Amino acid sequence: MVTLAEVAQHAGVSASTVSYVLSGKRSISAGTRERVERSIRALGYHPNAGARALASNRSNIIALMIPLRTDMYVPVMMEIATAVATTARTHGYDILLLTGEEGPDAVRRVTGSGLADAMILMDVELDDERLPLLRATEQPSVLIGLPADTAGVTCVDLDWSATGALCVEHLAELGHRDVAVIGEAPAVYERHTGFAERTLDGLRSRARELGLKVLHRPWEGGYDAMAVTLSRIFDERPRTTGFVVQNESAVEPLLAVLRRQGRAVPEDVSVVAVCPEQVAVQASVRLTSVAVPAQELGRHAVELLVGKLDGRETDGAVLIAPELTVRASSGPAPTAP
Amino acid sequence: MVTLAEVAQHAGVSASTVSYVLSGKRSISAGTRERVERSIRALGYHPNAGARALASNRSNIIALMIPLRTDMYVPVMMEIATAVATTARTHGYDILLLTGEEGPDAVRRVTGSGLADAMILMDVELDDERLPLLRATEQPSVLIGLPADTAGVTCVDLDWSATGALCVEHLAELGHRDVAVIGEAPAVYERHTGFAERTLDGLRSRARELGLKVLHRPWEGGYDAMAVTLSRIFDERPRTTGFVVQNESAVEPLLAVLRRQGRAVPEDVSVVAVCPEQVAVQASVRLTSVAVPAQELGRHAVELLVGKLDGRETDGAVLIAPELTVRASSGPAPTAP
DNA sequence: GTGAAAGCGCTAACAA
DNA sequence: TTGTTAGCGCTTTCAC
Repeated sequence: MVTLAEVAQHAGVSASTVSYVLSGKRSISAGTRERVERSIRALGYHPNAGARALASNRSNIIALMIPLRTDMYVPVMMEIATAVATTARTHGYDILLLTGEEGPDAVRRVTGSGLADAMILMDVELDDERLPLLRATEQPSVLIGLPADTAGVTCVDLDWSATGALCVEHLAELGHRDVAVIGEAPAVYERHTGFAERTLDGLRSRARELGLKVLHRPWEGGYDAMAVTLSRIFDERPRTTGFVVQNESAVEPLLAVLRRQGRAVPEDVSVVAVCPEQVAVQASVRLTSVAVPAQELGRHAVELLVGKLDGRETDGAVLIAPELTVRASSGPAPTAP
Repeated sequence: MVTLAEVAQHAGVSASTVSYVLSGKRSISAGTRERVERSIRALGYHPNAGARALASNRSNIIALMIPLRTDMYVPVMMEIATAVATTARTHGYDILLLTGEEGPDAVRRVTGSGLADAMILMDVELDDERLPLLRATEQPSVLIGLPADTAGVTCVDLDWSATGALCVEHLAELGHRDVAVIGEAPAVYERHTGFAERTLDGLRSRARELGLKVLHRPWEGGYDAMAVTLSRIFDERPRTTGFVVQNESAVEPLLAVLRRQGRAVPEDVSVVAVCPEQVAVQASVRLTSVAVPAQELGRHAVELLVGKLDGRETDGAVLIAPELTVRASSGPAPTAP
């Protein structure tokens, strides 16, 4: 293993000079820098991470806590994770992967051991048990997701409330008056992850302003359940012509059942989805949708974190504005026969 | 920050004693151990990762390289990654997440800096450019996936060839004689990731033994493309009654088009899928399938790696035997009318 | 069974 | 612009 001392010797300079060439923390004459860099390449030198961490009190590692639960939104989580990893690399950081499993203990372990300089937490719950720890530690952190109380923490999230509003606005502009929302499984609402409620709230209040009627139904899974759900919706509100779906796995069942019932999309009913871009594009009808900006969330989280690590203060919540892409699943409301 | 020295002072012992209590590398009297452990808890001590890495030349970190490409098999990758992370934790290791992006450079960086003690590589190509580096370094590594040349490397993978064979055997037992394979996109075959070809090879040679006829068609995506593909298949082999699908995203299009054509599953045609369990269960028809044993692959990889780190020699390839689960999509071949 | 002390490879004062 | 040097917190020999 090549050490800094060996590089110094090879280049005929002192160890600190090599260190400063590497860090750029003081000016080095062109000649010296040149020689040192040559030696570094010649010997194939890589600074030892442990020694560096010990001496500088910085590991250049960011911990990323992702939920263990792999049953929901997996591709989105993955996209966020890779965006986090690549963005982190551009700032010289590596990513330590923590699964939710360890829970608050992982936070303690990482902050206590100096394994990572900072952390990013995904899958934040409204009343997340990791928050007190984060508030208590020096360690900078950024949440992807919005807890109920954002005091003393930095968050990034899609503006779910605006997302709900945007969906209903789109339907309103097309002349739809009766809207049904196919939501997540009841468990999601109970778990208080927040995003589902927020979407619904934003949607409902905008609908009220626009004079639309809204019916919300969670959905548990299964084609049969979807058939039942739809029947109930049309029984209760026969003039329903607009659907908002916030549940990736509900997309195909919904389209299939509508088709089976002889309701054409978008001629008879319009569907707006809140789902990953890929799902919207690959569905049997290309869906008008609001996508979760996974890349942007990941990138943003890292940049806020790097800002904090560099001493910039950035508490508070950053909400990303939703964007609705019109595709083939929404159109003008049918004129009453 | 609490240091080992502070713990030693608090407990009235020397630093080395505390260290040995922690590592268990020499016997400690019950009383001393007790006092030290009490002090550790009282002060909330966590060993400093950097110092430990520097002194012991071990970071207790395993690097995991996952593909950046998030367009395929994402949930499976994620499941492997979390299995790797949780298994690693049980052995005292953390996971450093590397995206494929950096390619071979990442390997150099990690091995050179001592950031990680070992690495796990996913998405291995037949002629992977990272292999020469792995063979050249001391650093233990395990591949998830099988390259063309497995000399000097350790691999874990599903036995894809046996998987293909298993699918066709199942159909043969049910009396099907003409089988069509809906495969991955052509790009997948061109990229030489191996698994697709291997599945096909296994399937074909078993089919030959059993006297079945096989038609293979890659599939690019889209419902229309599927309709075209199926028409061609039935034109060429009107008596096709068995389908093997190796492409998660082809599952619903296939089922939808079959339905539209009035072919009932499993009465008229049987479908066997090679796909994640979740897809098989949630499809509009519960699919008879062979699942990628993601958990097992991840767990296995870590255990092989830990074995190597502990000095056990374990080169070569470990192939996991496929398991076929019979569900609602396969049944006896229809008797000719 | 326990302690003293010498590094591990690097960073960052301090000095020139 | 460069060198000297004192640690960073831990592990591990060597000594008792």
